[in-house]
Amino acid sequence: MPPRPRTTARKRPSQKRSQETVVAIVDATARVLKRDGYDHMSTNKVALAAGVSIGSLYQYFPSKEALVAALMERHFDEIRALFEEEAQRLAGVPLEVAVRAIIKRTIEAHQIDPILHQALEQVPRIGLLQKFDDVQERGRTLVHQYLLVSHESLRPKDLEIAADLIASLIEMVSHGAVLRHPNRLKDGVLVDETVDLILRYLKK
Amino acid sequence: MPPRPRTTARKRPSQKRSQETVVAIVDATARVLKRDGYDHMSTNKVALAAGVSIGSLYQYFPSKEALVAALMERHFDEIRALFEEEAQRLAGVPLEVAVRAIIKRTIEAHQIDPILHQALEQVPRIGLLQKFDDVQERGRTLVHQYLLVSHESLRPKDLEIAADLIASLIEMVSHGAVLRHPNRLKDGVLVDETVDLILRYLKK
Amino acid sequence: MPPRPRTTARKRPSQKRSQETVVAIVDATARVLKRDGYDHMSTNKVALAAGVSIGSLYQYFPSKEALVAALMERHFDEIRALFEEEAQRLAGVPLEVAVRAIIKRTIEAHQIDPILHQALEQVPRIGLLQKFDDVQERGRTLVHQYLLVSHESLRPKDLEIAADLIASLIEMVSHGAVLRHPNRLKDGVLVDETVDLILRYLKK
Amino acid sequence: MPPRPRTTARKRPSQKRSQETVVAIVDATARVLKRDGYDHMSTNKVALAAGVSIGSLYQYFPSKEALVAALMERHFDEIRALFEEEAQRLAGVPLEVAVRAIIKRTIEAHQIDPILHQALEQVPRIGLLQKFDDVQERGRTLVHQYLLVSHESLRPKDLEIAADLIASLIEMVSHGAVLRHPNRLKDGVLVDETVDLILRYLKK
DNA sequence: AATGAATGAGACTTCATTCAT
DNA sequence: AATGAATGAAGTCTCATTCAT
Repeated sequence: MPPRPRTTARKRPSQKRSQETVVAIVDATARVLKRDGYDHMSTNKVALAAGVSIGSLYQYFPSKEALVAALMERHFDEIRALFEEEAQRLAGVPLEVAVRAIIKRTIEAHQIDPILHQALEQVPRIGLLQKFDDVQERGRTLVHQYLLVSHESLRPKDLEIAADLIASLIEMVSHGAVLRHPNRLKDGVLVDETVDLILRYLKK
Repeated sequence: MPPRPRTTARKRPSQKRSQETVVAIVDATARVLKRDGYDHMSTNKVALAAGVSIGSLYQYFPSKEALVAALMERHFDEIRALFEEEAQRLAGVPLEVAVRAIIKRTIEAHQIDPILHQALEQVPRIGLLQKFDDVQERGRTLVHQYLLVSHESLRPKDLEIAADLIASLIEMVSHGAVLRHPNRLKDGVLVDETVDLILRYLKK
Repeated sequence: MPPRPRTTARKRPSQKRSQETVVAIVDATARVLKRDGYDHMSTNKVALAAGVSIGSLYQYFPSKEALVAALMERHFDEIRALFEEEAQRLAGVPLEVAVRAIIKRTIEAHQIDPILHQALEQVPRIGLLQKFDDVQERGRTLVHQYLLVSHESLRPKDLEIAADLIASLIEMVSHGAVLRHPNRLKDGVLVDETVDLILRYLKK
Repeated sequence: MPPRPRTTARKRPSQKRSQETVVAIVDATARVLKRDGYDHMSTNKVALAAGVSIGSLYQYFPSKEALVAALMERHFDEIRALFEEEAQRLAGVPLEVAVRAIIKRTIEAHQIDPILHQALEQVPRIGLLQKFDDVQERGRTLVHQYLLVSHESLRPKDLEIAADLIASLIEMVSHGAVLRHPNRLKDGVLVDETVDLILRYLKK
């Protein structure tokens, strides 16, 4: 079996032109990944889609995996930004408001690029894509921290489990809503129901 | 691009020896898929692992996809069996009992072969593997039907949304428990919490 | 730096057809190597020259190096055979006869395929081609052993150095004669001179 | 196939800085060639090792071959210098002294940079590297000329063959000694033996 | 003069699939 | 039915070389 190829970036592009090239390549990676799926995506197709020679692609990305890793990085950075920003504002906010905010943010995160999100889910979980699970792990942690602050007013005793439950639920609802039932987001019913579900569970 | 290869089985093996060969091949598919992931799995490796020549493999399975399709079929048949059997027994049973039963079954389903389950999740969603989503869809339907029967005693009005919420939640909890926190299944805390969560949501 | 590729054969061909394929590939390797030199030789050119698909080539030879290694093996086996056979006959034979015999054999060895021999000399000395040096080492050993037997009647004291000197000389004379001055082999002058040179040096 | 690239230097660097650059590049060529061998040596690696941009490298050397050609030139110029200088002194000198001097010079030549010497031996013999054979040819000529002067006192009749024999022998002994048996050069035994061998052959 | 980004031919290699035996 | 040799499209990746800045 061949050794796992390098996955980290090969070169810090310093000039402006090359930074544009890198962006073009990552953009193209997203397009091809969404269109063809991970295993029908090839470095040649990506180079072609990026309007760049295959050589240039390999100047910056040493492997197919590296391409997807960079794309994931970028995508999840956007998502993370959404949450970290929100996390600041949540301190001291009443439970219902906080829960509703988190749900909205999660849905927004899924709406950034739902098709891409789905495509990334099917990337083999090796080396690079711990990232996918990392983001969810981070979500669970944030929820856990929030719950810990208010633990006196909450019913569940094991807040780690509770946080897992809630974070997973929100993730799944958002995912399903954006991909399968976008219309359920028109009115606020789905969100209301989810808030309701969570509050009933948490409140004494 | 070559035409999409056939995906359905090539011939119904009639004799006993043939059936053993087929089983050996599907078993080998599972082993290789779990070890290497879909896109590092090759038909030659599978044939080797099955102790069968590549020619014989193609006698029974017309393509790589067909191998995985057969494996999925088999795995999900086991899971489906678990549920359909349970579904019989659930009619007229009190809500709490039913919810608890479904959760247990879902966990059992994930325990059949968690690694395989995870590997199958990452198979590209083309042609063959709608199956994966099919099973979850089927779960949602069963829950929906169950809820419809008792709709008078339930609080949520939109039972389709409620069913989605609940089915998704159970799936996710089971998945996470089996793969990430097997110890949480030792005592019944996680199950209890989940039952609690669902009942608080459903009950008037 | 990438890991050194495999160099040993990939598969023992069992059927007759495949053995022919292997021979055809090694033959083609010789032709291409002689024509283009090691670094302009490519696996594709070899496959083409062998009238075989590139896939078949890789079924039996995992790398360019492996091709050349197999070719060397075959070439040097012929040479070795020549010598080992002669070595038998040399025991107890008078010095002059022995020296003359070894020279003739060495020349014959170079005449098997002088162009190939020269091409092989320029193959990078890594992994596989220790073989080249091995053959010469073996030659030195044979000479050394022969000299040891007659050490009483010989003038030089350090017979290891003497053997080195003689073996190297014979190798170089043969090489130069075959490649640069084939006409010097017509009459026996060159051989006579070389025998003379060696005997004067060895005799008391 | 692309047309054979230029092999001669692209411009005569006139300023001091330029000349330093050229030297740095040739030095780097030597280091990389010794480390990686000709076909794993790349122009980019050389530029990197020289601390120069690839563009600058091509300003002075039009091709990979040109790099190695320049290196060969420099290496063999050193060697040639050694001999031409000695050749002056040899006129009228007694045979034994001359032979011993030539052997010593040859060994010195091999000691300049034995690893480089070996690496250069394996450079493909095309276009540029007749040089390698040229140097040896030059050695044979020098020996031949020397022998012609003293032909009356020498036993062999065909002095061209004799010169070939002797020059080849010296080359091979020196090569082997430096690369395989450096310790044999500590005391003078090997040199003495070689001188002995040659004189016995030449003297009436 | 120098830089280093860009190019693309072509090298190496795999693997799903076919087919002669 | 089985075997496994053979195929070749397609993929990954390198590197000598050019060219815009």
